[in-house]
Amino acid sequence: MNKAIPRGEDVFQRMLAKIYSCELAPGEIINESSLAVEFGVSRGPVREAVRRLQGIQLVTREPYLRARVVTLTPQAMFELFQMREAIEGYAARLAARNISDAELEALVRDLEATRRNSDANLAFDLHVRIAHASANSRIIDALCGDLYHLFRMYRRRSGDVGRRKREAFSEHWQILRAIQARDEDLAESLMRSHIRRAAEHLSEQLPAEPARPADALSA
Amino acid sequence: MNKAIPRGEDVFQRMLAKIYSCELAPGEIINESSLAVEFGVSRGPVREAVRRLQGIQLVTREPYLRARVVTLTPQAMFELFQMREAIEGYAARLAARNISDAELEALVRDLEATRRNSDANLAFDLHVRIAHASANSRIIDALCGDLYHLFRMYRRRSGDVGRRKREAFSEHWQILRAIQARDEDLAESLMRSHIRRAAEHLSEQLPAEPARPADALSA
DNA sequence: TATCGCAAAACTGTTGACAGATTGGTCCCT
DNA sequence: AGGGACCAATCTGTCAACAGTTTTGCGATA
Repeated sequence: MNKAIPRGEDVFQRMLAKIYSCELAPGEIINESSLAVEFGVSRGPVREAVRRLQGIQLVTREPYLRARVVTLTPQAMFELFQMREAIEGYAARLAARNISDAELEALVRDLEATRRNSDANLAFDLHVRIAHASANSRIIDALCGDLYHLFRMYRRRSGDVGRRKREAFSEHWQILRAIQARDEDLAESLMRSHIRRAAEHLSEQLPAEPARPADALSA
Repeated sequence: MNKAIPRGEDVFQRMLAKIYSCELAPGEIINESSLAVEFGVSRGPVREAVRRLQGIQLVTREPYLRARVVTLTPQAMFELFQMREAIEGYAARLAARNISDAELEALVRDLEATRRNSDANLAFDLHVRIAHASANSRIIDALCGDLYHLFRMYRRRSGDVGRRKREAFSEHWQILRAIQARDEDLAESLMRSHIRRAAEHLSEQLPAEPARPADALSA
């Protein structure tokens, strides 16, 4: 049977965790050798993990030069949210078109449950659920893979508490109603507004950029 | 100075060419060893190239199992064009918002030139140009990187000649006029229609699916 | 003859050593 | 003292061999 858990995969996951926990801080240089000894493996799997991280835009790298964890510039954040606006907006449109009644019912029920035990994870789950409801595997991969990882990094920076959370809940609810009404235009429009507002909120939350001298802006 | 041309990079480019030319056909199994001897390098660079190909969705792979060139199912094509509709539509919107007058003028001039020496490459170049005009590096990377590679594979399948080419030219022109008028909604709407029509045309062109038994549909 | 199990083959994953490139420091010259 | 060239340290890129896993084919048995 498959008793196989390739080390490269394991190293990849552990490096992801290190990046999320800021143990590998943004802008920090990645040293293959030191990571290899830290993980107790050879440089090969580390190398492979770094390539995959590069693939999902979490590290930047140029030949024969050091690899760095991606830096969270305000510009990069802005562009990320524009990308989400484009894709998630369309995902909401497709969800309104394709979602099954049963799935929709489950979605409404779960969102209702969120209000009671206000759990931030459940709140975000709606975005993942809508992505899946789009029934487009390429969109699902983009939103739940690459963009999801990056989004988690940005999200960590903001407190995301209090007033904004209530607003977000209300906006989520409106989006769901539009999907229920099978109103594609409205669903897309509301999702775009929702993401745009989240971006505005985030950029207000971190106005003072973590004082980092202009490095690695070449991307 | 940089006299460096990493072999992994070279192998990556050569494998891309092989895939475009169908020398590595869709669904074909990728053997690291045989490719290594063919390219006259070790398995390391080949391995790296395959990982990068996997990253841009041109090959599928599972641990300890063979890697295959991605298969072009009608479903995958449909989803790819939906993705393009979402992103390129938004890129057109951003282009209408951000493009400079000088850049716009150059775009009009180049499109005009396309009509005379009807060159298909120039025709497609408009999509790339609009992507760049969006001034969002994430969108540019997505459209000119991952999606662009896949799109080239699908495009190869269709003759893309005659009537459709004239239609496409007319649609390109309309999009440009909308951008000129700084009408974001219209530009996005026209771009979406344009891509949808291209998808319809393509699915008409290859109605008889290249008879391939259901393999590697797990993705 | 069909089926099950085992063993060899083929392939992917991993390792440690070696080669090429870049960075940083030092030393000499002006 | 300032600047430029050389040299060592360090890191990435590459290679050939080894280990683990999956597949395949052969042979024994019912």
